[in-house]
Amino acid sequence: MRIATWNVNSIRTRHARVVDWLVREDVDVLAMQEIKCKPEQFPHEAFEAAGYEVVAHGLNQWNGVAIAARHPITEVETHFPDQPGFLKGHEGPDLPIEARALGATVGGVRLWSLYVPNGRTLADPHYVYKLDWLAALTEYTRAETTGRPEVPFALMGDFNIAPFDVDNGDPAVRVGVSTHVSPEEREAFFTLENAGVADVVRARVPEGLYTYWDYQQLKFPRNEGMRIDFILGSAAFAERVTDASIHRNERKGTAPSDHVPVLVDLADAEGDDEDFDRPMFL
DNA sequence: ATGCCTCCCGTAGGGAGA
Repeated sequence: MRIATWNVNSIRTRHARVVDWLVREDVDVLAMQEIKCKPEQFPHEAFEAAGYEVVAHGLNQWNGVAIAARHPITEVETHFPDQPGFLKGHEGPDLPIEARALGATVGGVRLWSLYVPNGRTLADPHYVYKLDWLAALTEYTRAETTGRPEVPFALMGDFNIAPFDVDNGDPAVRVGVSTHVSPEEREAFFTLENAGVADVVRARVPEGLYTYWDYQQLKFPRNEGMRIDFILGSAAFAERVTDASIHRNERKGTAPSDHVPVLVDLADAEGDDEDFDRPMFL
């Protein structure tokens, strides 16, 4: 099973390009972020014509997450437990929960499409929201990975954090000045990993290969990008990963997203190997 | 540098992205 994540930056603008990539790369499951539309606005037809079922969660023109799959999508959740809300200019415990998380089970794997809050600036309430959001995700991850460790579990998406210096190639993004690289954000990321998930891509792709390049200032031609999109898998997930790739070419050409897809290959579950479903003597 | 680029809503110009 081939599973990917991609911040598409508007699925209505990008659906042809996304579906082309899914078909070309023979992808079974795609977690999308920043679809920037409501479910009824999602271009379902383009995905269905290519054989994909889609579950989308979007409340307005901001954020929005979705999962497309060539297998049935079940046990859908539109937020994780205690996921914090946010409303600009407001504080308190009862703010609206944004469309930044979508959980689903596909092919026996528990997946989340996640769009971690940006943070905006180090002094912005959005930055506090980002850290709170990651803390709640950490507790949920701990509960899942310890509660049912046998179920392959993966957090996939745009984490808006460059965990290591090598993940930031943009000289305008600097520790002490910018979000995405602060010690607090990096600590939150590592604490999340310590709750029971590991980056299953890093050891399989070259360091310095980014997943995002700003549209401005020729950031892509200059290769001044950041690696901020990740697939974090539980032990049961990680042990089935056989390959991983970052599809840099999807930043090229006409009307690209500012992010590119990240893909992993998952071996079939033991006793569920597709090869063994075939007749042995033909 | 309140800049640059792109997308949203709505039809001008502001919010958001990172």
